[in-house]
Amino acid sequence: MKKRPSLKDIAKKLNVSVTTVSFVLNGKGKEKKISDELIKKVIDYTDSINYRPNKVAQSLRTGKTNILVFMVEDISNYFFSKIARIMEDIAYDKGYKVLFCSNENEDERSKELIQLFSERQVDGFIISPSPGIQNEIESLIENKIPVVLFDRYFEDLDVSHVIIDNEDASSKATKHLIDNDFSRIGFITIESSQNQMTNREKGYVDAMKSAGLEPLILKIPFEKIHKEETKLEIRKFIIEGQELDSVFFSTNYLTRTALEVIKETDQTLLEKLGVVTFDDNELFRINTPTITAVSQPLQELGESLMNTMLNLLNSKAENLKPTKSVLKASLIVRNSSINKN
Amino acid sequence: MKKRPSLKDIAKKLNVSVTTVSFVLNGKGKEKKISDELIKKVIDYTDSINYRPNKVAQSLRTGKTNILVFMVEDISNYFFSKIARIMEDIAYDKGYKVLFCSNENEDERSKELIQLFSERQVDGFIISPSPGIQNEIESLIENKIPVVLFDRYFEDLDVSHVIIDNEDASSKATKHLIDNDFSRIGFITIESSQNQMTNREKGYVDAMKSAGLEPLILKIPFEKIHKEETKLEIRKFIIEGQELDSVFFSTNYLTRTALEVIKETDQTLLEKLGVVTFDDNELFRINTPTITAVSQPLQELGESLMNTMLNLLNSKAENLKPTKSVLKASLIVRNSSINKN
DNA sequence: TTGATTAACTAAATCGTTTTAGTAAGTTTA
DNA sequence: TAAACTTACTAAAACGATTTAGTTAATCAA
Repeated sequence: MKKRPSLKDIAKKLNVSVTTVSFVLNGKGKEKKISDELIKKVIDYTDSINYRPNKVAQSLRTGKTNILVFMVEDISNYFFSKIARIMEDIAYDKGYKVLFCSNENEDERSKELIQLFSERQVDGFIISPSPGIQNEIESLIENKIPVVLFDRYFEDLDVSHVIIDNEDASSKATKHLIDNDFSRIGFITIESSQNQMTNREKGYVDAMKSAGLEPLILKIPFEKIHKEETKLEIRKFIIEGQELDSVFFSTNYLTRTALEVIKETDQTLLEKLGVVTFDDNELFRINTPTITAVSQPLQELGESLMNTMLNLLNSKAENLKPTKSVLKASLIVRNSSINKN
Repeated sequence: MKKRPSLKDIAKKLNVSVTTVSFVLNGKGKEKKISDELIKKVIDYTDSINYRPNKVAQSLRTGKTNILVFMVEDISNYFFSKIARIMEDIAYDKGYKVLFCSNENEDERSKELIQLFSERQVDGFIISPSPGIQNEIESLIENKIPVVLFDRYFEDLDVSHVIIDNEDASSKATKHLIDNDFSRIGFITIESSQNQMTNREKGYVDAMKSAGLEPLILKIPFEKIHKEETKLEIRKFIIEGQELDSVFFSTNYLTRTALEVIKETDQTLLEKLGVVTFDDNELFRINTPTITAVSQPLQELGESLMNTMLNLLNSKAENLKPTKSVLKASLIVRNSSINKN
């Protein structure tokens, strides 16, 4: 195992100084008045041995790693992983690498991850924050580390963010059900004070009230999502309790659980019950019935996130104002929200 | 913006040498005969300012980054992203971070990524290799960088890998259809010489032949997967051409496309057609009909991958033999493979 | 009492870059 | 023809850690 050649090795081999080699390799040959023949000599040699600088050393010296962190609730979630892919491509073109990680929406884990990546001197953070990490975000900002929040944000923190208009999306989805002559429209959501969720609830409640309808809400505590009792609760809410004619789900994984419950309980119910869910999934257009979904603009979200981040990175001007983008989601109407009664 | 304190800053503050601080922080205080009071003094102070060592500097000095790379075809694919999450957790406990990236099954991109991460001195690679990167893998091994291949491997390369028994899984799936009195069983796969795919085909063909049935195969070129003409081809194959009574899909995304085609063409066909697919998906048990799938043991795969990697990392012994794990997949039987005729 | 040990520290090299501040020649300029 | 520039390079500091090889003072053995 021959160790990888360093600048020093190259300099020695060519009988020039390390400085010269470094200048040439960084394209500063002309500017630093290195003669054309020497430039050629260096480049020819480094090409021939396929020299690659050690990024760790570069990072230590320059303080830049060209690494960005994308921290979300769960990277195996379709919504997040799709956006991750989109951002990865854009970042890649600009010479940045994006690292993905999952915080499970837990503060403890978020803090550990921020700590861990700060130690590694990453250049910027794109974060779907868990509820209680305002201090950590603030501290990053204080240290002039670029941060862009995503999907949700802190209302009393002046930080760049990219989100969708959840209230509007939710309102449209609810109105769509109302327009289709549903009236006992339930809303199943997770218990959360994070604004992406509270805004979705608000959109629903307001739409119901302004149509003179009674809001019917079931809130599942986050930590019980995958518990068996959640299924029972959902069943009770939809089937036994309120005589719902339709349900609007605030998030994808609740939809999955609920559809399963409904299927297990009463195969035919699905044909009658109106269903709209937040967040689209590739399999929703294959399902029977195909499922109406609020679709977030993944491409635009990814692009907006990365552009915001790149702007922050390129503006050494400390005084750059935070950019706040609010995109619109669209409703993809499929069969599940058509009233068959 | 006060810069983060370095060992030097701490040493100066405490009027001791950098060496002493470093020893204490690395838990070598006792061993290096640092007095208990000094140890306490250092620890108290570093705790009070919440000192965190600069990992970049540590990495440069030690040559270790504690970073592993998990490179797959597409990280937004359920199969890969689930395994990523499982590995992330295990790695995390051992002090490693896992970086995820997608190579799109393209050699060019794989090479770039390997290059890029090698420059960054990552400690190890877990790779679902694209077809033509044997040389790059070999070169990593030569440089004593731990590599574990995953999902597929190179038969003439003696490298650790973790895979499932694709032939066996495929054979069982085919036999299951045969046992359910299907006989015109089609196999839709992608055109590929990679062994995860050829083995799936082999399992199917052998099972068909030994049942005295004629193999009926449709191969889609990888680059055409998302093209419209692929839908046409699938439609022709299933519906117009061979009078199939069932189909076995070698991969999840083909299933999605096909189910869509079938749905568009003839709603009722789905009720009659037998369907089995490779790779499970959470929504398959919600679909109507629920879909029978070959389920790879995600948890075990993730664990096995990470354990193999950790073994390689911990054995400085150059002579460690590559570990080759072959896990069994299971068939999850649901409604789509029950013969209703 | 003196040479060897041990305890308790530290100076300086090192990892592989980048970059500042040179220097030694050659070329202009007045 | 000496002062002032240019050209074409290079020495060495710096980034922030780890680690080897010391040093000094105290303790011990004989």
